[in-house]
Amino acid sequence: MTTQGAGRPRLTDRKRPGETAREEILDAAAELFTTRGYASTSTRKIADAVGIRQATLYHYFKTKDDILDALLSTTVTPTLEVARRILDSDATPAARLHAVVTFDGVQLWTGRWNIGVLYLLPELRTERFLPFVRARETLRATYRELAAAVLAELAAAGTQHLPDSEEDIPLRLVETLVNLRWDGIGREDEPQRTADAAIRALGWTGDWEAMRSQSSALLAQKE
Amino acid sequence: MTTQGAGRPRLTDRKRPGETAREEILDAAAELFTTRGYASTSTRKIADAVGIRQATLYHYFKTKDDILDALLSTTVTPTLEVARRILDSDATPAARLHAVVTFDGVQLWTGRWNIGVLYLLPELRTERFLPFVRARETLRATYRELAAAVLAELAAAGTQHLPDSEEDIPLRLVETLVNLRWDGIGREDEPQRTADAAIRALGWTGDWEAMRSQSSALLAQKE
DNA sequence: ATTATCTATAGATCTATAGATAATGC
DNA sequence: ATTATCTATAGATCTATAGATAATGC
Repeated sequence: MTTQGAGRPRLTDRKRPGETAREEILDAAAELFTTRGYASTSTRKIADAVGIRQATLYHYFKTKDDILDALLSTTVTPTLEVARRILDSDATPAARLHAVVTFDGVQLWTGRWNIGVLYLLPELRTERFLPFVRARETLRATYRELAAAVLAELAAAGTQHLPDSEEDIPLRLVETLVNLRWDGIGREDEPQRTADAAIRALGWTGDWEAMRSQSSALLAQKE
Repeated sequence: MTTQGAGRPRLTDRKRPGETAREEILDAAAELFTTRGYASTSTRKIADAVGIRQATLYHYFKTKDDILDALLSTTVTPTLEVARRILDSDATPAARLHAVVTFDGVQLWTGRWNIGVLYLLPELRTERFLPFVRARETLRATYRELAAAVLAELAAAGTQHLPDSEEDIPLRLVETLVNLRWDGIGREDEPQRTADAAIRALGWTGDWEAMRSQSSALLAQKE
């Protein structure tokens, strides 16, 4: 019996990471949604995994959809913030793109659960998730902007002339970290190598070492 | 009331494409699984979409999982066959890879439903779907083999030296056609452009026109 | 006789709400 | 008084099976 703070004590000891009950619930839900499926995971199974009664979930989330939404939002928001900061920096186009891909990739690759598999859920088509889908669209637009700058630089140098239809390649490559992780393959440095591949796929050539170190400098900035 | 062949007549007219009841069921299931979700789609909803009674489904499929499996298998098998045929041809490495990517991509891109979203389903983790997952692994290995040949050629020419960890890039790019389609973006020639991008991402440079025409020649072969 | 359909149903869920209870904190 | 938990439950599902029925085909 664990007693901490106000409220009736739980019947079971805590068994999930997380400072608060809300965090415990999100961790359990993330595990079950990604490994058993969203629709197949009942609120009872989430509660069991946390060690609370099914009805108690509803003290923290109004509906099951709200749990999913909270989970999804934690993944896009940090990347959007980092991308905004990097867009304000004065690094080269390639280094900026490389930095964003790396950051986003690390999130997807090292997060406790493979949250990215939830992006293709048909449930996201409902109005409930419109804000999240919009945020993803913003992320896509940001990636395109970063890629366009790289392509413009290459065109100016006369190196390569790719159509802007290729601006989506970097985001597409990042997204596949989800697939690799699902398949249980890939190495620790997959996000960094994916960032390299994203730049290379745009036809960029140049001083890789300099570009990579500029990229990590961008990510090292705390703020 | 439609009467065709033996058996008690249906209560409703046919409303699905497909020569046989089995095909009608698969089409309805594909639509519902991809737009509403696998677990959220009840056998009753599939039956309603076909215009038959829920129990009648079980005359054609032993379980709901069997419907999903039939759907998944129709997508991997054709690509595996084409890939095997192309591996036996004497085209250049780049043209071979380009052809397989294009074929696989066209399947994913122009299929009546976006079946590829089902590849990340947690349900596939169960033993029931092991044969399908194995077939996907074979496809991945084939892609890697094709990519390795391109990389070896580039290394021999001294053009580029990418590690074999990059052999997965082409399949990764194809897979993202599923994501593009989910987001409702992309153009008609997306598979072809994806094939170009796959080759380019490996660092290949050369006569693009010649390579592309060799690739389409490979796909034009009926057999 | 064979086939494709139908009706009916058992048994097992599942989400969300109402309201009671056992702590802490003021 | 406030909070976090609990118990209990309504009403709505859902899958798969058993067995009847209405056609065709031999």
